[in-house]
Amino acid sequence: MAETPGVVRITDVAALAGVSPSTVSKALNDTGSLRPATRARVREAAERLGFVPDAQARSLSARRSFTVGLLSTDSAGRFSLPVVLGAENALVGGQISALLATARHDPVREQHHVRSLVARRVDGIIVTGRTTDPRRPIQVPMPVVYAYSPSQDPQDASVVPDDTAGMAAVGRHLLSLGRTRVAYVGGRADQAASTLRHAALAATLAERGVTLVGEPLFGEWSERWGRLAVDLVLGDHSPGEPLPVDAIAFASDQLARGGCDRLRDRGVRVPQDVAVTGYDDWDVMALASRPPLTTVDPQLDRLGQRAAELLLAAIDGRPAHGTELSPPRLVVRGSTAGDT
Amino acid sequence: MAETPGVVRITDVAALAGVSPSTVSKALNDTGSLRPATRARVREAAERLGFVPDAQARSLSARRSFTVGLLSTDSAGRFSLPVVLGAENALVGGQISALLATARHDPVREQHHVRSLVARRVDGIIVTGRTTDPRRPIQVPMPVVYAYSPSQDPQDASVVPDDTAGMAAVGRHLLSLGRTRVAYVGGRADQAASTLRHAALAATLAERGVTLVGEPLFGEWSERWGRLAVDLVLGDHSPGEPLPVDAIAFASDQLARGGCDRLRDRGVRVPQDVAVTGYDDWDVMALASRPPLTTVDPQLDRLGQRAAELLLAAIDGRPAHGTELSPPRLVVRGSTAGDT
DNA sequence: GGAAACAAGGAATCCGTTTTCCGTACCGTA
DNA sequence: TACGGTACGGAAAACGGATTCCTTGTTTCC
Repeated sequence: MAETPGVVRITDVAALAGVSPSTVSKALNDTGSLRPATRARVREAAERLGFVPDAQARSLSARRSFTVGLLSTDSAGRFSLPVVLGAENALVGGQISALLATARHDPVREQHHVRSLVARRVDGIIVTGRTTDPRRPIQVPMPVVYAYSPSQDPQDASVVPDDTAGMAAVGRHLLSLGRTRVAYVGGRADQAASTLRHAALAATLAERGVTLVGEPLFGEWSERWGRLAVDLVLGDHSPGEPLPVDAIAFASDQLARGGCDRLRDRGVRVPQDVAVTGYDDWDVMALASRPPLTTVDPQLDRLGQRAAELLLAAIDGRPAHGTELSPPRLVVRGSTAGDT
Repeated sequence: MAETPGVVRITDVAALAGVSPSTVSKALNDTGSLRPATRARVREAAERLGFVPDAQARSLSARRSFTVGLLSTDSAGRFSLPVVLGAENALVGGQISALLATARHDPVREQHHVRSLVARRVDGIIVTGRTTDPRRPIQVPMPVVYAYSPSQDPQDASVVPDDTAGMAAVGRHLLSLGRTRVAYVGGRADQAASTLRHAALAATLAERGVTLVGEPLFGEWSERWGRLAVDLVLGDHSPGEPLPVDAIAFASDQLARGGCDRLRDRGVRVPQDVAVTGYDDWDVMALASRPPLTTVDPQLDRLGQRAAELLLAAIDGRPAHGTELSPPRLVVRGSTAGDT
């Protein structure tokens, strides 16, 4: 109904309610001592005018900007985007606005953004990146929380996805299906996401005395490599012969989708002959794959939310230290379950 | 080298340079009349201390916040994200910061965000959405530019992708390859992206006296529907028989990828037997498809950039009116070209 | 009837940059 | 040497609206 006119100031509300500006402030902030009737009258006047206190003026008094920076090293890509959104979502609840700053892997741009955020006197900064590999910390005079990409300084507050738990869940799931001849296909060999997931899978299987089939295969994060890796795993296997594996765990949904495609090309049934798992729960891959992928949802929005919580606590004088693990969630679908 | 210390104020720079704060201001802003030597001395002092003028104080004087809001109706998804990033990128050049506000299709959240942006006295707002269908305008006392989703009010400034030009390019491309029996597969029938692209393709072919094969097929924006649509186009065709079409234009890369998969399943060669085109140039679809897709890149980052330019001009007192079309770009790949 | 609690207003406060004046020093000319 | 003009730099006032003391009425309870 009432639309936001030009600009409504506290004096306008005061005039309408027939009180002074200071009374309006007390009424709207639940401070001071006022008659309930007055409070209500002011509230109604503010509502009617669509009054929203000027953030600049407020931060003048509060000595805070009620703003945090979201610094994305990445161009807010597939991984940092959910984190950023989760964080923004959590901040809105705390009446805090989010300044977006994307650096696109350029240190100069990043430095520029950092300066800009400092100039804006943000109350804190959330730093996100493209990979789970540790990154160089930033130097600023306000609290910082690192999300997804942890800081190299273990004293800094970081939140990272618990890949170990995620891949362990995959391992247990495969064992529960009776699969014991499992191969692992990773992405780039120099990235934590590849190596950590491999280690977690190997360790989980080892608890039941099961060892991975062959060496872990590392390559790149593409469907293409997923297809190639399947060829490497199957070797010169031809239809009818016994298969060297009964499950393949891929380190990403993209790899797994490529893998499924190749398995189907070669006449291997998924999941009857070989169970397949992915990682990331990236819908356009996991759901479009034939069959749909059993995978791990790293719940990056929750991770971003958690980072925001830690940042708000730090701004509030209760800083956290060290790296926190954000829990993933196993999602079972047709590539292991049999039913669609 | 020099790291940002606690907080550097203009007085600190003044003290180090041995001048007054006002002189520092003049030196750094190239105003007033100062000896070049003084200017240089101040500049060096500011550099050494890593001085960045407090944005709040600056906006106090300038009566501007040097901030714009990026309001995304969508949760900054696949389409609005590139727009947002393009806009943010362009704003950085203009020394302007971007406040991120995502509404996730919730009118209440959107209203909340709009109020918050008004309270922050942003200099302007860029509104983006999930589809190219017109949306209800927002009521705020500052300039607004609509990007991707235009405003329902034709007087508002909007920038939308030129789907007509994009699909026309596809049509000309197919004709240039000698394909004349073309079918069209769209997404949801109630969305402009489906209908507009169909109309553009039909019109372009009609210029050369070519009509589309069969009725346009509408369904949903999924690979699954792409596969189904191919079955509908081919009917009960079996290998060896003449094909009813020599090209299929899909309204998205996702549809086209599903289509390619089904064509291959059914033994139809792409592009020799049937040429396939997509739309969006979404790398994970267009490049992962076998063969890679000829498609249209709507250049959404440029669209966002353009929206930012229009907004900056409007803030500067030169408002634009009406809907501007942002040009797409045809990307030719293996699904029509023959070579990979 | 007096003291304490309560209500509401007036005016100072918050902040650091920008900008408007104004004073000084220096130069060239008379 | 005196004077006017100009170049340079400084002092102090804006800039802006919400918040918060502190003060002054006003009620209420004993």
